Amino acid sequence: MAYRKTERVEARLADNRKRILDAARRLVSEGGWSEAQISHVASAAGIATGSVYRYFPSKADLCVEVLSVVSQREVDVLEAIANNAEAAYQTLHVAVSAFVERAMRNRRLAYALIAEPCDREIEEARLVYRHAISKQIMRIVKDGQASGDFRADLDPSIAATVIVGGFMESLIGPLSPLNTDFDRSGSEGPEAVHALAGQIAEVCCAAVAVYPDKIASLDTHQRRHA
Amino acid sequence: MAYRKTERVEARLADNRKRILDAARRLVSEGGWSEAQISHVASAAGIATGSVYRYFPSKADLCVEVLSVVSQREVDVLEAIANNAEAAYQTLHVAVSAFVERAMRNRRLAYALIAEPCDREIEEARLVYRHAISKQIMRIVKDGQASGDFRADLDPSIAATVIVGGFMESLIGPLSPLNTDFDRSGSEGPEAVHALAGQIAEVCCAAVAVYPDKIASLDTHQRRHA
DNA sequence: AAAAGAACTGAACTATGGTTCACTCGCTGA
DNA sequence: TCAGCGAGTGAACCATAGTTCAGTTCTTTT
Repeated sequence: MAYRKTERVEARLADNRKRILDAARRLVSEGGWSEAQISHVASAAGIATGSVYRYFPSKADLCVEVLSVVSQREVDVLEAIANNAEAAYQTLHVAVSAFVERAMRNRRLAYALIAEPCDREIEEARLVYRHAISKQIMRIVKDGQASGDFRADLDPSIAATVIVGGFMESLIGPLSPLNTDFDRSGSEGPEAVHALAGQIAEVCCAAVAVYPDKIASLDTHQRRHA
Repeated sequence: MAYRKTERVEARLADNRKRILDAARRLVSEGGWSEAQISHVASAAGIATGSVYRYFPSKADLCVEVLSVVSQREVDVLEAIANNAEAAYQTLHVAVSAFVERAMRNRRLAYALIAEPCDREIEEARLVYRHAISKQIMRIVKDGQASGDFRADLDPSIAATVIVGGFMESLIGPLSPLNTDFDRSGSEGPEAVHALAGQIAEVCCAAVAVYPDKIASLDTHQRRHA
């Protein structure tokens, strides 16, 4: 008598939800938030506009979930790096350069998640993940302070915030669709990206390192050639 | 025969324009960009909605001008600090802490200009001024590198970007109307703001300084008490 | 004072895009 | 097979806010 969802239907519903999320993410990573209109997302997912609302209560919820999924992966990556704590300097260097290189691999998406104008609810979610990222960086900073690799006199929370802001800002230029400087310079290759990431990481590390000389112990490949 | 604007009228028109700009700035500094609706601005300026379009071709132009006026003043302040170059470390410290303290004096406005969601045209203007700020910081960094106060092996452009991003990010938390952490902590007084500015500046300086010890030469008041 | 030109007015227009809902379709269970 | 229920549909609805413009008021000039 009672209608009971069969496994098959359950699977189809789950698949629909996933298709909506994937479509939204794809659209955002192609053209930013403005492409993530419900009607676009729906047709990209192969369903009708109204059906989206069977899976997500509002556009904001959908967008926030897109952001969350992608951002959480980055937080996880940083957490893994922070856990695998060897020398703090190297750990911080790897964390920053990994983040930069990963962002550069999907620039449009990274730009949307990091810097693109968006509405309040997305902005709030963005802040949450920025904070989570900052927390991982702070862990590395604290470890380094404990081991004596990093200056103990700096407030680790502020240091972490400055570092996060620093590499985020450094990304905005290269990521921004508005900015043509980076594209013009032809520094598109993975080689150039790697070099850029290394330089950014170096400055970030310097902000907390006890002695700049520490740098000498880094793989030369990761360093800016003088 | 031909109609000729008398001085009196000319003055009134100029005054109207100024009143519109002032009203817009006041509204933005009270409630952010969303308050800067043409109808609001018009009534705040004591004129009709349509009249605004006698002075500004579009809302975007008006908003960009509001942003420009305020941002340019900050750039000018930084330029003056950068010009008055004594020891690079102190110069950079003063530049960063001055920026932070000035922003904290009008938080809502600073938040709108620095971080609040806004439309493309405002965002573009924002990038222009961020770049101008970065340029001034870069001058200080280069001077410091030349004098040997700052590490010569860092790319000054990247270092400046990281520094600017660093203190901007550090501001977002305290400035954000979304964030209640800062308000809760009761750290509202000028004393607390000064301390915060000093800490942020210290981390930024550390990013480029040759030796952290340099800090010892700073006025103790500007430093975080251990 | 009166014609002419400019400024002012604000209600109406418009564009955008999220959200709804009356309806149809397709599963489920008997 | 068929009654009943949830899923799917997409055109219509609505809310917001920027922009326009025909009519009105104020200034200038003769």
